[in-house]
Amino acid sequence: MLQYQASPLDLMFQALADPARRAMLDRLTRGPASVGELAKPFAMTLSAIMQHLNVLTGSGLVKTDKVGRVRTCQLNTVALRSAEQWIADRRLTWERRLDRLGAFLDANPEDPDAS
Amino acid sequence: MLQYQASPLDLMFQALADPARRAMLDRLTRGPASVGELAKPFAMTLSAIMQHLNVLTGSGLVKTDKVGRVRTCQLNTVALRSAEQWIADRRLTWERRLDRLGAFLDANPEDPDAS
DNA sequence: TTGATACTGAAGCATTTGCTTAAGTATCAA
DNA sequence: TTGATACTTAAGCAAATGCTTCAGTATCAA
Repeated sequence: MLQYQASPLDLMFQALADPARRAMLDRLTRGPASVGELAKPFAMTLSAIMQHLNVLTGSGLVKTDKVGRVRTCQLNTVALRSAEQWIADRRLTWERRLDRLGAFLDANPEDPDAS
Repeated sequence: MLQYQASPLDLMFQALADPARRAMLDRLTRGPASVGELAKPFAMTLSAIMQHLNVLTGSGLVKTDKVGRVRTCQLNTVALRSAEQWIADRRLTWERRLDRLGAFLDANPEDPDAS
């Protein structure tokens, strides 16, 4: 992906590719959290968590809102759904193809190959 | 993700994070393809395609089978489904939480905050 | 106003990633 | 057996990634 303007889908899947970031998302399914709370389970500096958080917000998977000195983070279902949808679309297209192929083979048992 | 044995989910989302690899998956939803066929739409060397393909097979998203000198590639729905499921689980947990919160706020209109 | 809290930003650095080129190796067809 | 085809591998390199440390900047509480 050399010197290329990353698409929303790139950013989302890239965000999902890291176990620490997935763990952060996991935590956020149980409700909103501050940056500090989000950082607590990790053996990483707050700075590192901040960078992960920036990847998550940059991808749209997480929305944050700062009031006073604490920034509260929340999951964004809209973005989550679009990543999910991309996979589902491909999987379904392929599964339907396999179904059609199966049906065809059932109907034409003599045929060696149908593709 | 410094020096850490990548989990299947890491490998899958990492595989999905690259636009070239997603395009290859896209192609494969329309049916199996050889390495050469898979490479054709890209302005990349076959070598580069090979490396992308290795990421895809390494993640389980694609299965290949070589007969003679041509390797045929196919989508693997099982792996695709598990990536999809991870996202869906998180999204649903969070959406259900929001629903419960909404219901609670509807039932207790005076309460300033329920978390 | 002083100190603690909660985050933020910039450098720096090792590792990983996404390519390339330049070699192969194995079929297959004539 | 000879050449073309279809992939495969290794080495190298620039850019991106995932951290760290260190030095901030805002609140907030007393």
